[in-house]
Amino acid sequence: MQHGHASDALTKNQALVMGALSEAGGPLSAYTILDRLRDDGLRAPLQVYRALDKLVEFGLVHRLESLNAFVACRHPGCDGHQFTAFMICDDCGSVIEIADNALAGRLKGLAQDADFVLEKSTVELRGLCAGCRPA
Amino acid sequence: MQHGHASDALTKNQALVMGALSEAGGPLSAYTILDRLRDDGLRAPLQVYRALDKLVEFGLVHRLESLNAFVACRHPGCDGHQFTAFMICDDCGSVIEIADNALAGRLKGLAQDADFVLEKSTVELRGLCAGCRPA
DNA sequence: CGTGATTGCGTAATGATATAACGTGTGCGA
DNA sequence: TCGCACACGTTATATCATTACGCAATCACG
Repeated sequence: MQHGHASDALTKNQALVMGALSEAGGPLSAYTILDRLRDDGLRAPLQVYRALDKLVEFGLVHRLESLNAFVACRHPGCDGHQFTAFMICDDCGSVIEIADNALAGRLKGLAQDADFVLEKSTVELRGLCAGCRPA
Repeated sequence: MQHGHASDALTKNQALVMGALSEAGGPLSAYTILDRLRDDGLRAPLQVYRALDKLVEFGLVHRLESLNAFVACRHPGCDGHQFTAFMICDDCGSVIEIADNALAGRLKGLAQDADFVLEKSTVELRGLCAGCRPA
């Protein structure tokens, strides 16, 4: 565990939280993560929140604002992490992660038009996924 | 107070909450709204949340997911209420509401490509507004 | 070396956001 | 008049997130 520049070496708690999210394959709340890691020694919410903060910073995890939940990134290491969009199925809860240049470009354009320095975007689409849409 | 089809007649609590948001001119949390309406007879969070639910339904108020707050709509009555985007200044907290057809179109296109039935979108851009950006 | 800065960790307490569950009243239409 | 839909009021509780404190390991650098 060296200088910890990014994701090259996670701490124990970070690795535990990352593991829980990867295994879940979908969004989890911080408290659900905590419950799943009780046997691994985690006891307090703060341990989970601290790990999540770092994982988000490293680009390994996304926060879903409209769900108050966290999900493992499907494209770790790629650019545009901060302009990722999500489709969230209101029926089954599945989350599809989308990296779209046209969308990112439009967001940047809107910001520029408004003389707004864009740091990060939250784009979350709610509806029904292909598997859940009525015939 | 008749059939209450939409915004044509707000109930007392709805009007109080709407008034508080309009007067604020910016985002307020549900609990802040409650505090400001104590003298008007509101006592419990649920009274505020119920009013907010209806106001959002009527298209008079937006929920800002990344802030856990609510803001009066600047374009009440217009279409595309559910595809509105927001720029939120991390410095001064100001919120700019944006209705952009190109953006809405791209979101709808992405949904269509994924066979996703899009009901609502959350688009919130974080950064620094024109007044707060460094020279 | 050694000392100060940084970072992660553990714990307890608290704060902030949101909903569940229950009962009341009122207007309206069958 | 009865039943339904809806808004309301109250209490309690659930859920999400942070503050505050202290300890230990690591690392840069004199």
